[in-house]
Amino acid sequence: MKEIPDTKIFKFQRVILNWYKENGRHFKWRNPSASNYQKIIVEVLLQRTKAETIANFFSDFLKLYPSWKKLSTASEKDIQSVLRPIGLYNQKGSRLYKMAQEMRCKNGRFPKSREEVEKIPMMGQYIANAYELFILNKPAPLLDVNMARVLERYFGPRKLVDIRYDPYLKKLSMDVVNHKFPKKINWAILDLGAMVCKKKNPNCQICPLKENCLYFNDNILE
DNA sequence: TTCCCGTGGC
DNA sequence: GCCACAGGAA
Repeated sequence: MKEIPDTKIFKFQRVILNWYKENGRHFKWRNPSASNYQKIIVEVLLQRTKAETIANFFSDFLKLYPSWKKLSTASEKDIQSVLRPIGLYNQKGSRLYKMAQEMRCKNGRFPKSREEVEKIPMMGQYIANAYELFILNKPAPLLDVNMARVLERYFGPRKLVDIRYDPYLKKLSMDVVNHKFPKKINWAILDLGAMVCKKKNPNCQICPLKENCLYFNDNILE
């Protein structure tokens, strides 16, 4: 596997942060005043669901369930029916229910390490990374289909089918977000992936990264 | 690998 | 109408 030079990573970080400053999206759960509870449960809501869909729904959800304590007193069925408008509601409902029950046992406190978090039911690799990034303030990649697509188009494709187990993507995404402002880098990549570097009809013409992007440069030669 | 699922962009 | 979407478990 060919090693990606640091200079290419640095340039990617510089350009995408600059783009993010002017074009980034604003969501409530990105606000510094959002509670740890909000930062974690929103990741469940967001699974396989467009961020804009959750943006329209988030306030309603918080009114009903503003805290782990409140959520842990709700029944699984109630949570599921509240989640109906966003899709995948049976699954997300039971996930949140199980997480809330677990958090009730822990008196609402998260464990200190990433390994412990990953043992909590319904918290997989992605949420463990989000936990490191948002709660522990450590660099960690929000490696989803969005980020995978952006990184693969720019730096080159992965080997494995499954994003989550691909060692190349795991290392690359970690290297890219390992920066003074890891949260901004993560959000910048997700936003670019949703707004410009879309799966279908990517708008390469307005993309700030096209100059050094493998996908763009391969396509204009044809 | 497959399933979960309603919504919104096209 | 079709397809894609801040994943995780079985």
